[in-house]
Amino acid sequence: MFMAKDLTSQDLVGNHLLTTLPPEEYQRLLPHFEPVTLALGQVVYHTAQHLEYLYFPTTSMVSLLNTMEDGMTAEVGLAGNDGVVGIALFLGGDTTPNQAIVQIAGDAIRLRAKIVQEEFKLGGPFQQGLLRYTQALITQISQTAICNRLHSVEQRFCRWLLLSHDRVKHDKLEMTQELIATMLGGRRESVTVVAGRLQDAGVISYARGHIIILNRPGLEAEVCECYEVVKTEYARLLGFS
Amino acid sequence: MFMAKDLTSQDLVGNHLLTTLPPEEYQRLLPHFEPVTLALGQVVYHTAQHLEYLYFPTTSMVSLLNTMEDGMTAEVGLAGNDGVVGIALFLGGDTTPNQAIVQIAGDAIRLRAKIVQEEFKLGGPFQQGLLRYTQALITQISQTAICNRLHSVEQRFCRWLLLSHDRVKHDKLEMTQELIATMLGGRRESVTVVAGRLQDAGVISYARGHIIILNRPGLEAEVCECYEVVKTEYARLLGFS
DNA sequence: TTTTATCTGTTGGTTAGCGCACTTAAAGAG
DNA sequence: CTCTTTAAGTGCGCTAACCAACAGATAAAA
Repeated sequence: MFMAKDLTSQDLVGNHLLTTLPPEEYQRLLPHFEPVTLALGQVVYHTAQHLEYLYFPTTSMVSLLNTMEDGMTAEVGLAGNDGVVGIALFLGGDTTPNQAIVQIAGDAIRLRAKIVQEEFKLGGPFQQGLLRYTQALITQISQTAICNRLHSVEQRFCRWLLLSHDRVKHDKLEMTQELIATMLGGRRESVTVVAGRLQDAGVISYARGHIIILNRPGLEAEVCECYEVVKTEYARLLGFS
Repeated sequence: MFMAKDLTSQDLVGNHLLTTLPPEEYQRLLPHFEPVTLALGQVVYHTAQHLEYLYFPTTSMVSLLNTMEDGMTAEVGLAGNDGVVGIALFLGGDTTPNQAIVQIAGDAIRLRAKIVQEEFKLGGPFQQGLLRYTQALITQISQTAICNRLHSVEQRFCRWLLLSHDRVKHDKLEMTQELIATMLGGRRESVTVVAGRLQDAGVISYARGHIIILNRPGLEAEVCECYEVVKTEYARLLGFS
């Protein structure tokens, strides 16, 4: 399920929470880093599944998804190289009612639950980093809550595109409209409509699951303030943009 | 602004996070408990305000509210005697982009930031309790996000009533429709309509800011699954319902 | 009691997004 | 090079919720 990889220096510089660790903590954890490749659509953890690893995405991006009884879904948060997946591990809950699925295929580094919990208990920079990230994530989820209530599909789609674009280096996103709809908690047809509008405006282009961002300022002009609020708070809490 | 009170034994049994502390930690913190009374509508902390205290509501209830540039608001979470207000204090962020306002007047116990941080650093049951609560709150906010996206005003109103009812002992809520609308992130007129329907059905009665819950099972029949999901997770994480 | 402020009810017009059914078109498999 | 699968486009009726503008009605203040 998880493809093992050799550990190269490139892997290690990918995740901000790891790279901002002081040398001492970094060296202590280094032997426990397990580089893995995450495939598109892969479920990092299921609803109520006991967590075995904490994941630090480097080039991958992972969505936190809530699912209702009737199968309706919506994304509540999203983690890339700015964060981690599996915070329930150190918060003490061990499982969560949501699930995490890979949105953009790529690499990640993972740490065994036991290692995470031991290092966390020391109360040092590792703990501080994870807790500050937790607060950043809470901000993101909160803003998603209010955005879901107050803003249009188009605005939310733009926000989602910008969030994704921030977490990859290039302008191409592999993502079908169907999948975007499950993220936004809406219908595929609604996504078709707004994606068409953005394409007509020359902001993006897309075809059969391949989206290209042509004009990022155009997206920023359309998006609601929610994007900026979260971005600012991430920068404040985690010290990078 | 905050009315000081004498510390009675009754105050101390109010908040679950405090009462479930082992005797040792409880005794250590006891001298630092500051009972306060929170008035309806009082702002416990403003957007981006440096937090000085962590609040443990006993008979009061506090809403976490996000506000947009245009003044639109929506509640993302809610804390009563099952939780605390001001988690940014121990997560390390010190401030948050949202604000906390008193929804139901009542009492709380507060602890100075410094005391909280010192005890938190010890890594004992106090830290564990707060972190588990943090995860519970994340679940609540996440569920609010998806609920805002997928469910009707009526369902969200029922959920809000049940959440509030769970946190007070009686069946009366002091709450105007205007205020409820700001919580739900909708219009006052929409609240009027659904409140009218529930009153006609004999589930609640209300008049000028005084709501009485007449038939709780009736509410539970109308509410979406979000209510139960969060309640179950609170019970699992915090050990009470 | 009269006045004023607050809370609630109602109407009619408007729109975003849903649900469903169907078509078109490109990619991949054999 | 066909067949099948998957992705995307379209049209239409429908409903929840929006917006705006009032009209009671009750409570509090003068």
